[in-house]
Amino acid sequence: MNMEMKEAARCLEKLGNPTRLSIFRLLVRAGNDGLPVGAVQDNLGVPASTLSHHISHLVNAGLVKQTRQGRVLRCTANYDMMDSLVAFLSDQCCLSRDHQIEEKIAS
Amino acid sequence: MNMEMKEAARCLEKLGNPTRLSIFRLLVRAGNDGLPVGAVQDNLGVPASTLSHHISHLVNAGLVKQTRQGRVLRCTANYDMMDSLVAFLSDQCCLSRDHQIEEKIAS
DNA sequence: AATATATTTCGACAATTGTCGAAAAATAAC
DNA sequence: GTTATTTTTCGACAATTGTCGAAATATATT
Repeated sequence: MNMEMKEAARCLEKLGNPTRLSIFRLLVRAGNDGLPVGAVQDNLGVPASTLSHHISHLVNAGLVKQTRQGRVLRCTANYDMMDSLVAFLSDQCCLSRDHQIEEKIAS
Repeated sequence: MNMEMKEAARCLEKLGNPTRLSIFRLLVRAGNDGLPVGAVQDNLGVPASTLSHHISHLVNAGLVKQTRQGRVLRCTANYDMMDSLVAFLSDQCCLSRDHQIEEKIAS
């Protein structure tokens, strides 16, 4: 499940838009059941077409999943993908633990 | 040091470009001394003007710092900023620890 | 001061992104 | 099968982004 640069960059790019970050954060907080598109719309006040557009970006990047339930489309955050992303950032783009320990000792 | 949405989105956006993510990752790995712009150029093979452009994005977002040393401009990753970003993602955009424990128990 | 090195700024351009209303599609309810 | 609800697709547009060579700037060396 090791995420590599390109995929990480794609996820970061998608989360790097304030509207999309809000959407994703909302879905994460909504828990495993997620939320219908309409509920997201009510929460964030983004016009339907704009919202749909942003959600499809998140879905394409694998950060959000959608399942239809009647006429409602339920969106859920893909926690695994997010965990991989955070792991990538921690492993590849932060001080290694060894370094951090050296820092702490030095200070 | 609590990072809020807008700042997080700005950092994510900047890291969400493959070239910039490579630059940042390289600087992180270079450690506290960082690298001169020219060394980054040699490592990544990005044309000077393009590289300069991307680095300035990273600097603007506070992810990279620059100090002049003679005719060399030394770039260093801002570890604190990156730590704040990862903390933001973990706190606001991942399953809470409580949730994770529930998940583990359930499985 | 003339020359070399390191990096940025400028300028131009194609490509991508974000925005949103109107229309369409998919499903449900009557 | 008509009507209502939910969400997407379409189309258009302005704004932003990424790219890179050429010229400019900043510093060092001679």
